[in-house]
Formats: sequence, C-alpha cells, structure tokens
Amino acid sequence: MSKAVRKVFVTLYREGLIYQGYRIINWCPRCETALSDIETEYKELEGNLWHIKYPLKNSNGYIVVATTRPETMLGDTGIAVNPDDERYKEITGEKVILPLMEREIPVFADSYVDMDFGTGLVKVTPAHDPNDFEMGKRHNLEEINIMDKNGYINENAPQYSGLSRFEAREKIVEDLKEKGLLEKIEKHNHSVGHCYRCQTVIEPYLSKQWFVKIKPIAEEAIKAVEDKKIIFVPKNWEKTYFDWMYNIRDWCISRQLWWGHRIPAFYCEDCGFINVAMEDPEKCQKCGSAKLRQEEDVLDTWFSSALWPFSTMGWPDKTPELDKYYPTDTLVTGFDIIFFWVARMIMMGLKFMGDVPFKNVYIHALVRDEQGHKMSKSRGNVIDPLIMMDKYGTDAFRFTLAIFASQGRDIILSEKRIEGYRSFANKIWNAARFILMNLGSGFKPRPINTDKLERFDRWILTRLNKVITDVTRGLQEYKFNEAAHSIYEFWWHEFCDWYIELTKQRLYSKDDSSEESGETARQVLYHVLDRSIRLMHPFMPFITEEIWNKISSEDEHRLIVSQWPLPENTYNFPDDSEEAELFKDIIYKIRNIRGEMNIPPDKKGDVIFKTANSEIISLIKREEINIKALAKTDRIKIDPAYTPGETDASAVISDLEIYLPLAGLIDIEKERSRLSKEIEKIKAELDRVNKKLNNGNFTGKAPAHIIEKEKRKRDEFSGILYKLETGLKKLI
RNA sequence: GGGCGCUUAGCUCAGUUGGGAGAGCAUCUGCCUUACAAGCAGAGGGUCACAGGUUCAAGUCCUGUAGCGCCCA
Repeated sequence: MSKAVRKVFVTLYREGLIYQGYRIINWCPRCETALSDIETEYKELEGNLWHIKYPLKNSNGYIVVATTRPETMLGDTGIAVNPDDERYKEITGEKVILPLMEREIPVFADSYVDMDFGTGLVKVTPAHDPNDFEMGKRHNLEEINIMDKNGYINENAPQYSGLSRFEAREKIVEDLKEKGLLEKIEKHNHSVGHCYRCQTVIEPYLSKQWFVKIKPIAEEAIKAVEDKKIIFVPKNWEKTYFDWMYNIRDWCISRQLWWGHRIPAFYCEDCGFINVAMEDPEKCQKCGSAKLRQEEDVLDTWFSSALWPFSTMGWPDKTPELDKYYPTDTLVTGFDIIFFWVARMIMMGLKFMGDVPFKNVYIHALVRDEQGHKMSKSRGNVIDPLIMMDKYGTDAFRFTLAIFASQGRDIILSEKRIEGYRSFANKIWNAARFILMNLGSGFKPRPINTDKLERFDRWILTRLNKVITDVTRGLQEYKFNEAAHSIYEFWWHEFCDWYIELTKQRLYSKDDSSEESGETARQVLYHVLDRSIRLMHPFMPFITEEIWNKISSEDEHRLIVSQWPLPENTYNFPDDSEEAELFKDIIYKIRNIRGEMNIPPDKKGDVIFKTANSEIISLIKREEINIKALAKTDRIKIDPAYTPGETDASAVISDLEIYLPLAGLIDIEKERSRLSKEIEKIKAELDRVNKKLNNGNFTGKAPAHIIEKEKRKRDEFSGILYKLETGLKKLI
C-alpha cells in the first residue's frame, strides 16, 4: 500500500499534476487540519447582515458595507464594487479608512460583485475568503492573516488578539456601535461550512498545501462513463457524477493530522529544492546538500483509498491477483460516496491501470430514519442493524432491506415491515417442516416423470419456472425488490396456500390406488422446495442453508455454492394454468359466501353447480375431492337444470352458477345485500366497458386486440349481471 | 441560487412498454381445520398532491403550482 501511494504521488508530481500552493483552503480549527472541498458540509444557518460604515478618506462622507462576518474586517485590504454600478462610480478609485484598524484601503471595481446583494459594496479580505482571495490576486491586494490555526485573532490585530473568532465578532460589533459606525443589523440566512468529522465551523484559511491538478485526470473519467465503459445503476446517478466531474476543482490532499501517509517530499535546507522520489533521498538532487527535511503533512486518506481497486491486488507489482481482479464487475455503494471514492477510484484506475476499475456501479438506497433524515451518529438517529437482527432475525432484516430496495428511492425503515417478513421466515420454516415430514424416511429424489403429473403439479411447476425467470432477472437488473416480492408471492400465496393444501388429499390417502399419486406429489414438493430455497438463499441465507442441510445428503456441498436454478422447458404447461385459475375462482366464491354468512368450518354443506359447459363439468368432476376439502363441503352436485330454492345463497362465474342451500343458516337480508353489492360492482365494470365500446373514437383508433378484450368483457359481465339479478329477484 | 427525487389505502411502500388501482402492517368478522395463531378463511378501505395539456385511453407522457427530502454552490 505504501509503495503504491508513493508511486502515485511521485508519478503525479513529476507530471506536474501534484503541486504545492499558497491558497485559501477549508480549515478546521479544532482538528487543526486542512480539508478538501467535499469534506466540508454546508448548512443553512440563521445569521445577520451587519451594515458597517467605512469613512471616506478625502471627504466627510462614508460608504456602507454589508457583511455576514464582521470579524474578518480586521483583515480587509480593499472594497469592491461592480463596474456597472452607477451608485458608486464616483468613489471608485478613492480610499476609505478601515474602521478599528484605521488602515487606508482602496475602493476598486470588479465584476465579481453582485450589485443586488447588501449595499452593492463588498469588503475584501483576501486571507479569509476564497472569492476575496481571487479578487486580491487580480488587484494586487495585501493578504493579511488575522487568525492563528485555532481560530483565535493573532498579532495582526493587536487590540483583539487572543479572542476567538466568535468573541471577536461580538467585541467588534460593540466597538462599531460605540463609534456610531454600525448602521443597522438585518436578519440573514446563509450557508456555513462545517467540518464533516467534528462539525466545527470551517474557517477559510490561507496556507501552503498540496493539491492535485485534477481536470486532466477527470476528463478521462468522464469519457469512460459517457462511453458506457462504466454503467451507473440506477442511471440517474450519472448526472450527479457528471455534474461534479465537469465542475471539479483541484483537490487539496495535504492534511495536518497524525495519521495518514506522510507526504514523500523532502525540502533542502540549503537551496530550498523539493526532492520527490521513490526512495528517501540522502542528499539534495540539486545542490547535493544532506540537510533534508521531510514534509510534515500527511495525505488525505481518500488519496490512498482511491487506489484501492489495484493497490489491494499488489500494484505496483504485477501480480496474478491484479491480473484476475482488475477490472472487477460491480461496485456496490451509497450515493454519498460517489465523489469521495467512486469518482476517484475511476480517475486513478484509468490513470495508473489504463482501464476502468469496475464495469457497474450499483448505488443502493440509503436507509433513513422515520423522518426521512440521513442517519448519523451526531444526530443520534441511527437504527442499529444488530438490534434489528437480534429482534427479528438476520434473514427477516435482510429480506426487508431487499424488498424495500426499489431503484432511485431511499428506504425509510419501518419496523412493522421487518416484523411482517419475520413471519415469512416462519412460514418458510413451517412449510419446509411439512414437506420433510411427509417425504418420509425412505424418500429419494428422482427425476420427475412428466407423464405421471397431475393438474396442480403441472400448474405449480409452470409457476415455478416463471418465478425462477423473474427472480433471476430481478437480481441481474439490480431490481432486488422485484426479485424478493416475486419469490414471496410464489412461496406463500401459491405454493403454501394452494399447492400444499392440494397435496394433502394425495399424501394422507391410505388407499393403495393413490400411492403413485402421493409419490408424484412428494417428488414435486421436494423439487419446488429445492428450487425455492436456492432462489431465496440470497435474501435469507441462514434459514435456507439450514433447510438445505436437512434435504441434501451429508457429503453434498453447501447451498451457497450450489447451482442457481434455471427454468426447465419440460415443466411448462400453460393450459393447466387456466384451469387452475378457474378452480381457484370456484373455491373463492364458495368461501366468500361461507365467510360472509359466518358459517363455521365444521358446518359443512352441499354445493350445486349449475352449468352446461362440458369443460367446467369435467373439471369439477375430476377435482371433487379438492373442492370438498378446500371449500369445506360435504356433497357436491352438478345439475344443468337446477332450480334454486329460496334459501340458497348463490354466486356466478362466467358460464357457471354456484348454489349453497343454507336452510337454517342463511340470513336472507345479508344475502340480499351481498348480491346487491356484487351487482353494483359488475354494473360499474359493465358501464365502463360499454362506454368505451360505444365511443366511435375508441373502436376506430384503439388496437384490435384491446377492442376484442373489451368485447369479451362485455359479454362476460352482462351474462353474470343477468344471472345475479335473477338470483336476487328469487330471494324473497 | 443550480440539480436530483418524492407526493398512490390509516401507516410503510410496489406499480416494467400508456389499455380493468396492488402488497405488508393496522382495522372488522369467523376459526386452536392433524406444517404454521408469527397461522387459516372472509371483508372493508384510494378524487393515485393540485391545475392544465397530449391521447380513443393517463397513477404512467408533457407543462405549471404547492409541500417534503437530498445533493451542490
């Protein structure tokens, strides 16, 4: 690492890309060090605009200057005015007397000045403001440093010497008031830089520091992203990256801290030459003197961090690791690190490796507190992941973060959601337990014989294929929330709610003839469990690994290194899905009636299906056992000519009427309102469809398949509506 | 001041190319049904921030307004 840092420093220095400069930098008076621009955090603070009178030298008049930092006037060496400002044309070129210091300073014109701010006159303090520094350079103003490195007034303003910058402000305002030189004080909000480490107010400070001339390096890094050699996910972060890179300013890399790599520059005490080399020099390269003194300052830690993608692989040596792992595929990080690290890794990687350090940058969501604030130690609003994991389990916590991670949006963590996904972990465990119990001790996984599959086997396998595809795509596209949601929905609401329930008849049957059916169910249960825990493993590593241990043989590898599932074409049976959906619809309708009527599960009853549709009839016949089990009914009957009784509750699906004779159980009033509600719903749907179809613009311009769909809906809805209304009329 | 994003059910959030508004939690009802009460079954709940525009059709595209959050100066 040290070697890498040194190599980079020496190379950049020799190319003229590292230089030493006497400049205004961000100084933290508490840490006693320089900071880079991005280590300075700006915050909006309530302050004042003090209007101060500066007497003219050659007349009795005075001018008024507005400032947010009166204490810096001790170091004023000029007053600036916009050249276009008519108000001050006459006094431009005159001198004023700086109050308190009684120093003569010039009034000069500079287009930097904003005529509309304050009085249009700006006091210029070149040693304590970056803009003033630039103006000072342009107009040859003196640079008077009035503070020491801790932010106390120094000997350049003797009467205030020893006061802190804040005490000095108070004292100065008082003194001005006393002398009648304070015209007024206005409330004024302005943004003030703070040290990102200790939150102390930053002092713009004139000092000698080391800088990287970053523009030439940045150009390559901009190009790499423009040329898609690096892709940001989500894409909109590119904009943030470009914005910063286009306006990048030289990077102050020297720090006056006791940690960090010491800058490898050696000053010659005799001739002043700065020696920079890979090896510590014994004598000055220029004059041969042995009186050398190494620079005291150290490097910004981000300077070495920027080299991370290759310095950790052994660079500058040629190593096999470097060969293999540079560039790498994906960098995962938070947006707040784009400037600090990502951009710098890209720049340094391109400069020293001649290639990008990574191909994708995935910017993950930031977890915020309940008010949407960024979590920070100083704010004290940190949600400790360890506490959450302790409370709800690591898997639940991890799954929650995944399902919350929709792109381009931050996460406001909700404990209730974590709790909800703890239940999911519990569900996974219980379902796995059910499967293991039913596989039995002699179970051996075998390739599934597709000829033996039954309807719902084919259905769940088809669904499994879809989920494998969806989860895989979600992960590949960094849409972790979609992947997580997709497996959640499948496991709980398809596999557990329906498939497992539907296998129970087959598994529990003591009948010899259904042994084969049970065996098929066991194979399918095992297959789905196996594939599902592989899919769930990235989201819930612990519970899935635990289940894996139970279903795989002992010498087998761990789940984490097992094969990722692929969709299998032999398990796609789209026709069965439609029938499965119809079956579910039938069960829903019966359950709805029973639920609305508050019929307890132990009160089983009869169901009559009225239909002439032969496909539906054959479905009902074949699934009789399952309908009985899932809809809690004793007997079912198919009767195309059924005449419903007065105490029948009814439901309608396209082409099928369902009747539940509920003598003694039915509340006619309740049933009437239930049917009326259904009718209202269907009516609303039908109205919407009719409106569309009666609109010539729609039928003339919409695509044919959309019109077809609407027509089918119309036919279906009006059929259902008619039957529902008939049913309601009969209910007297 | 410049930029990015958000506003959808009581709360926290999904909603891919415009084509019948979804989830979890919470609420109400009935169930300890032999995997699971951290559960099962059923139900209620939304003027998709507001105002315009484009379109046969807008939560989705465009413009503006308001509020909130973040980044940069």
